[in-house]
Amino acid sequence: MTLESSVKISKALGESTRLKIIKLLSVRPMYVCELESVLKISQPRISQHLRIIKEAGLVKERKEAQRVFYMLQTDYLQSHLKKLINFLDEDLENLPEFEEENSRLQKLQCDSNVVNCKNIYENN
Amino acid sequence: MTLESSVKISKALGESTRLKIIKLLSVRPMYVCELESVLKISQPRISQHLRIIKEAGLVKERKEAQRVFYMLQTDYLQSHLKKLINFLDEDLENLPEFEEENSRLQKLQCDSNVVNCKNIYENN
DNA sequence: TGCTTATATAAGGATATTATTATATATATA
DNA sequence: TATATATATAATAATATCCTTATATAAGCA
Repeated sequence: MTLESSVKISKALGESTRLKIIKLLSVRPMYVCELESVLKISQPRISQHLRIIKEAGLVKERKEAQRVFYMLQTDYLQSHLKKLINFLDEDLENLPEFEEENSRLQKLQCDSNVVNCKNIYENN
Repeated sequence: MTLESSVKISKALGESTRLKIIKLLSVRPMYVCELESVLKISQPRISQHLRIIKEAGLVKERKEAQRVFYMLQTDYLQSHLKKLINFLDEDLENLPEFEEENSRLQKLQCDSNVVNCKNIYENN
């Protein structure tokens, strides 16, 4: 799980229309026009949100004649959420994307008693 | 878990600087100046992101002299993520915020064979 | 073939978000 | 008390997001 992909997925979940689309697709896969009819919002708006959800990897599509069938990748989403829970417990050393932050944090710990933030900052 | 609060938390997670702050605070609570020193980004930028994270309920603060100590509400965040996993499995009927969507979806199911999306839309 | 349906995409404006710079506030300290 | 430190907030500019309207594409259907 990269930071970037995690941000993308959280962004996909962090908008109410998209969260509704995702929940509806968890009930069953749907055509765009079905989402349109259930949500009562415009078709381009749905297509645009679906694109963001798709780019986050949360749905797969299947073209059926002129319709497009959208399927939520439930397992992928749920496993991502579980990874996010573990991410919070993970040692910083085990997260390559935090290499620099970790070394600065280590150094900061060594400067034992944090008396003065100004000094912390200047020394690091 | 309301939709709104869920969106707020996902939004808080859906930005790379904030996700980094949250991860760092999972290691241990920190002062703003420590975050500044570890992340090497400007103080106002950190304070502004902390405000968003705080408004999502993910951190608590404690003022200590002129410094402010930020503590991640790890249990709250993790329990939210677990609720989000369950949310995907939840029956639509049990989600008050999907009352209208659910009734439209029910009606749509009854119109048995989905031959024509145009008709679906006009009938609902 | 012409019309309808289903969806995607582009263009536009409105609003929101992010980052920077500047300033305010509060506390500590010399 | 004057100065330094720690943080928050305001103002601004740059960018991104979201929604609407309009258009393009592609597949049915009369």
